[in-house]
Amino acid sequence: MKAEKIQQLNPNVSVDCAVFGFDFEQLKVLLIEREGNFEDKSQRLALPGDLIFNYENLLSAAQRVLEELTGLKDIFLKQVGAFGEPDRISKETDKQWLRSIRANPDARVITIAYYSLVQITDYTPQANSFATSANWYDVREIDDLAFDHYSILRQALDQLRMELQSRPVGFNLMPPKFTLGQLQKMYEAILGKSLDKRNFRRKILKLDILTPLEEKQQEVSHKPAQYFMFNEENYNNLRESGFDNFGF
Amino acid sequence: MKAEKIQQLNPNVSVDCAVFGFDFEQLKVLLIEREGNFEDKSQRLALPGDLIFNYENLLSAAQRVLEELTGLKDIFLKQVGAFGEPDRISKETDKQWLRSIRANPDARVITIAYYSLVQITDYTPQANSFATSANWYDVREIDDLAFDHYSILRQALDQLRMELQSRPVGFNLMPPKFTLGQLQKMYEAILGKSLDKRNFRRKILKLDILTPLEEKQQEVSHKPAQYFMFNEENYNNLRESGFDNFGF
DNA sequence: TAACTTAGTGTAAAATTTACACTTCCAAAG
DNA sequence: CTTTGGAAGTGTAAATTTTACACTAAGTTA
Repeated sequence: MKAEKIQQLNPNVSVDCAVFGFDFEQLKVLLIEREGNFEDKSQRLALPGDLIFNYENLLSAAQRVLEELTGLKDIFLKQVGAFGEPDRISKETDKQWLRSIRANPDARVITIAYYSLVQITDYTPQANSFATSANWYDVREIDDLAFDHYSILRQALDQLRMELQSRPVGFNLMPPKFTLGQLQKMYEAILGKSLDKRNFRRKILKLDILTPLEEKQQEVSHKPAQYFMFNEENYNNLRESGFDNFGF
Repeated sequence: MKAEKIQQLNPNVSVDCAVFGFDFEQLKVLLIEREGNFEDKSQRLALPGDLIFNYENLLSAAQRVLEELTGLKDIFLKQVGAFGEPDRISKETDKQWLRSIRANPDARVITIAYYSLVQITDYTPQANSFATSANWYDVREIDDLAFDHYSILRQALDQLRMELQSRPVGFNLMPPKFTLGQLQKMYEAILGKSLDKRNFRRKILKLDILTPLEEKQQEVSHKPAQYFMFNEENYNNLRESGFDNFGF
């Protein structure tokens, strides 16, 4: 019976996380570095990820693995999808590295990718386990990664851009209070294009999902900007009424 | 080493397909029926799906399984995502059924779901393998399914609705030539709401992705409608220029 | 006090969306 | 052959949204 044969060789299942952060300038992604002989730096870098445990659900696994490797915990993660090409572990350096840490390094691995958005200042990555470093990298400067992680990263980014059009997910990247200029920069960083300041402000304010604070910026060498905070209640009302055009 | 223990109990990986079809009236989904003692009909019905082979990529597996169970081949499938709750096979009837066909019926199964759109008239489902029937069911009439397939179906439908806003995927559901009325009904069936005829026509025609044919409907007991065909070339040009508002 | 930097503001034109009702053409029924 | 039923097909005005565009204000630093 064919199921027998399948059973013998069940694939490993892993999770990988593309955690995006924003530093008011550029969109960043959290990557780990691994020990080993890699030709170029890009092959040393990977999305944090590892095998799941039995009886562990996928999302929990992603959260656990993310914490184990980078110290980031209690992060909201959203699934991007499954990546299961039989030859997705084809680079010789990746195979070598797996031999150094896995009991069954030649097993096929199907991975489920997740992405997340965090306020970069809220989290200081702490490398652990097989990660020798965990740091934020400018997304624009990444042109390859270990395994098929570059392709996963691109797809996560595509999904992030899509989501940003239909709900203001980007507020996860912002601190509790922020200026409209900072918010606009975040949209520009994610969408990869520049926006008109006046049009941006008109539209985001019209949505009525921002509460202006009395407070202003201090100690900036230019006109201080007003702070705003995200108004979750108004946002929920807006969504419940079916509105979904948050695009810029 | 923990990887050892994981290796012993690697999960099975399966694929499930939510194939949508349209009969000019309602949105349909292709379901299989299975042999067994099920309390109610809904538990007898399932999305076509089965375990993947080793070294088979996920998409090919989905296409193979879909053909094996329903006879539908060469179908374009798009991934919805992975469903991997440890208890996703919790219904007693599902467990019993698995015991009748699987070598390792108690193994955890993680499934990767795909969805597709087809012209219902192009395919006549032919049940095979463990499927005792394969038929089209009105999506609105489905309120539960075997395993977690109802939840998968809902998510596939959500994704279909999302996609329909940003590209005219729905043309896959239409025959080569169709009337604007039929097209509108398709949008209404997928989106689950009615649309204004004049506004629908204005917008879809303005996109310039439809080529009018000389031919008209025949033998209909009302004013015959003009036929149109999808203009793929114009559509590609439009997309290349960055346009993506195909929403209604 | 001059220079630099970002904040903050309004308007007009164009494009898109929305709401809305009647005539036309065909087949089927009588 | 006339009537009836049913979908096809068509235009306009109002409201809303999008787009393009440039100067003044308020701080810090040199």
